[in-house]
Amino acid sequence: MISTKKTDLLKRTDIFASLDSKELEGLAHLAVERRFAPDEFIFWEGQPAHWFYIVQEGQVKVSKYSPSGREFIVAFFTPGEMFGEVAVFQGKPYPASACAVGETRVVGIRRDDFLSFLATHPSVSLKIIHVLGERLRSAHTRLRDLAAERAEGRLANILLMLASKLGPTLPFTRQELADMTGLTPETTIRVMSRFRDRKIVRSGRGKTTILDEAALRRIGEGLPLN
Amino acid sequence: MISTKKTDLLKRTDIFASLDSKELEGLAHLAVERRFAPDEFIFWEGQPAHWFYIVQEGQVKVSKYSPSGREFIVAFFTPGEMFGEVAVFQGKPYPASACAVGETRVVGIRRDDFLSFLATHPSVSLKIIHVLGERLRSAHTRLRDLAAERAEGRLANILLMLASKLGPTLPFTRQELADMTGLTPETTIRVMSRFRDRKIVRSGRGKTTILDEAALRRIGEGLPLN
DNA sequence: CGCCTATTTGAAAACCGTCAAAGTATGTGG
DNA sequence: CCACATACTTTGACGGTTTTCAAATAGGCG
Repeated sequence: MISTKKTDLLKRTDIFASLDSKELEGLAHLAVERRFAPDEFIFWEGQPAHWFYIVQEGQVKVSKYSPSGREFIVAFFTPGEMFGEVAVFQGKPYPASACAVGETRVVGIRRDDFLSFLATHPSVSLKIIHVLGERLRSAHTRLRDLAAERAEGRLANILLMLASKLGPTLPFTRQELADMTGLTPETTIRVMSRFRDRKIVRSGRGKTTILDEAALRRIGEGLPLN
Repeated sequence: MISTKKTDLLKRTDIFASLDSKELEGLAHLAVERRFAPDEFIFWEGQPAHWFYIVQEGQVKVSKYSPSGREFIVAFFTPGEMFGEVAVFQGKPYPASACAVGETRVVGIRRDDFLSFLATHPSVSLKIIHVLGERLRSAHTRLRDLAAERAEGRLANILLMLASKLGPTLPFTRQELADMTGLTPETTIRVMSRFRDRKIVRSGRGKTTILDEAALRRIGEGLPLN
């Protein structure tokens, strides 16, 4: 075993989990570990995409910035998830920036290595299609949300989406919630305060706990805050 | 040749274009032609997804509806493009509804047939990854747009996106533009009127012609309507 | 010509963003 | 252990944008 830790990580990903240990070994040889300090960027939107990554430890935030400099958070990724893969497949620049949240380790795989690996492992392609499909579905749901719901509904839906992935206690600041919903921090705070007064959430500094998921679901469906 | 028309269509799609004529023949056997009248639905959000489709003639509008009944248009598809594929891969219900715009013909392929075809044609998987990646990229760009831009910017960006696909003359009503941007028809009309006064677009009933693409691009970047 | 639908316009109200200022947790260095 | 600096959070007032509601106009098709 040359790199137990790397094969262990690969084994925990959706797309590589079904490979046998020999194949995993081969991949692990191609994978390079990298560490990032909090708030350090892994890549920037517009850079040429030679690598794609898998989160090993910590969290990665993928965002797009508007010309005015405002941030919009596209997704958070946790250990075992890949990111930067869309650009790699297309040979185009990264469509968004990736930034480490807290101390973070990732493994990177070179575009060329990965494409040749794919050519000989068709089953992995199917897994990737599955993952991309899931992300597309989520993106479309969020699109409908941003287009149709107002502040309360948007926040409710983002909280639900995050909770379904991370559990009922969410490690985000108001600012980050604002950047995910396209609201300002002030509006986010006001809505969250209403939620708190209604005992729908409990909140502290950089942390939110969901108490009444059913209520959030009603609000997310466009029903009034009753 | 059993079905020249169907193989011709398949030949024009991104994902099947590189197959040889024997493979195309095989696929064409699996493909079923269907016709739809204007405003007839091909499938509804939530239905089990046994088929995916390719547009042969006409246009298909894919939308999601908010609980209040408001429509949000996720995408328009033109001949040669596929839709409904995400649900098929995942064995989950369709995540959106598809509706014929004008007299429309499509070909449908059964989920099971397609999955077994894929298993024996890995190169098609790669094409699909490519298409899904492109759609994901577009969805994320639109997300940032809805979150960060106001009415003028949103409309400008949607017009640009449509023009890059359909050319400078766009066959959409104000209502449809509103459903793509998440604005109300009234706001859409007011903004479009400003655009018309500035000679940025020319517009008629159910039709819009872009005159000054550069201006739209400036507005879409968040710059004022100068 | 008449109907249906798309477009247009107006006025009022709701919502959210902006700006400004103050309060409060967390961590750091002395 | 305390003082202080640094975020994050909170609150208020104001203004602008967009929605809402209502009504009128105009284009296309039978």
